Amino acid sequence: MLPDGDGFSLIREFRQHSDVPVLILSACDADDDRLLGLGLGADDYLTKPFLPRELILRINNILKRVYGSNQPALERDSLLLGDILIDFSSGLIHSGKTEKSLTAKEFAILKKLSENRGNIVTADSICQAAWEDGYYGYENTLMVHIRRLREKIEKDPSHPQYLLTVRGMGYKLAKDS
Amino acid sequence: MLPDGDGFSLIREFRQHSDVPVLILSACDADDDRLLGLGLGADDYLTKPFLPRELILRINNILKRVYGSNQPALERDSLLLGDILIDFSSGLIHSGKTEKSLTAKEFAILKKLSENRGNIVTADSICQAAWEDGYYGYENTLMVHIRRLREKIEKDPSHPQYLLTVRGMGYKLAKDS
DNA sequence: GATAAAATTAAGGTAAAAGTAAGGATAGCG
DNA sequence: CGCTATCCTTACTTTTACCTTAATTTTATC
Repeated sequence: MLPDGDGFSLIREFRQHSDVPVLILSACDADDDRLLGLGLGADDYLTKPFLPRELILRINNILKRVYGSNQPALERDSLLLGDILIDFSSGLIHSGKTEKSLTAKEFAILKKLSENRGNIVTADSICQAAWEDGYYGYENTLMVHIRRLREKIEKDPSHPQYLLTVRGMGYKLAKDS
Repeated sequence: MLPDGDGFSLIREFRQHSDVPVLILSACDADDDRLLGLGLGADDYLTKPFLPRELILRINNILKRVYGSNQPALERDSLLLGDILIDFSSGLIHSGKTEKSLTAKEFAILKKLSENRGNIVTADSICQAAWEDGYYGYENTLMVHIRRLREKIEKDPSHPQYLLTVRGMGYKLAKDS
């Protein structure tokens, strides 16, 4: 029903040259048409009326299959502080050309702060996140880890601009400026 | 509506371990069910009644996509570390003129790391990939295999430059430099 | 200026991983 | 059916990187 020919011959010809995925969106849901379309190598066949969301999902599924790499986005799992980038999936801190790595505790603490960036996080709740078991009596240890973190992410660890202390409450990660 | 649970949680769990294609054949064609199924990573969703021929066609299309000929199989299925090349399709390690081979467990472990190159992979998830059955209690064994792998792919196995340990978390394959 | 909170430092302890060797399983072959 | 070689697992000791402790100094707030 296209103005200059029918869709089926279009696909047939197209398929001879290309493997690019094809999804047919048709007004006819006659069984024969559907079978023909799929038989010619279309990846999917949807008939009107259809749910917009279903169309999106079907497209996504086809693309995932064709171009692979259905890896959960790693980009999102990172933290940008000024010109240094912390990548949690690799556990690395990139600043310019140099790379430092995070230890397990540093990782857990920074992750927790990162998840609540801009907000105060009490020492208690940081400990809770970093020490599964009885998270008390680690306040002092936490301080030492904070210091180490600052040495890794701050220009001047003694005058931090990102990992800030909130006296009497805990710490917080400065919101991006 | 399965005797021992619902199909959706089955798929959800299945998708965490496997990329094998899934086609849902359901009695319900409620829109919500269809969307949920596709959203969880099913490749297609057919409702009864359906034409047997359509089922066949849809299966064929999926299979073509997944296992089809448009795979640049070799490129994707190999790993280059410095000047040594690991070819997963043959299970061989080429370095210069010498060739070593990977054992089954070494293969599985290295594959898993290779698929997540640059990212930390927990010991648990490596075990999960290498030992289908109850993947607990293999941490020690895993270490021994890691050692063997290092002897095969590292210049100085005791000071690895590719297969790195992330203390307290797992291992990772260094990104190419 | 007093006081409590946090920073700083260095040393030591400790659990995680490395390393090694020997025993068991398994598959291939005669 | 047994033999052999290869691979996997277990068990144990050693090493090391990270974490913790503890004691002193600095800083912020009242």
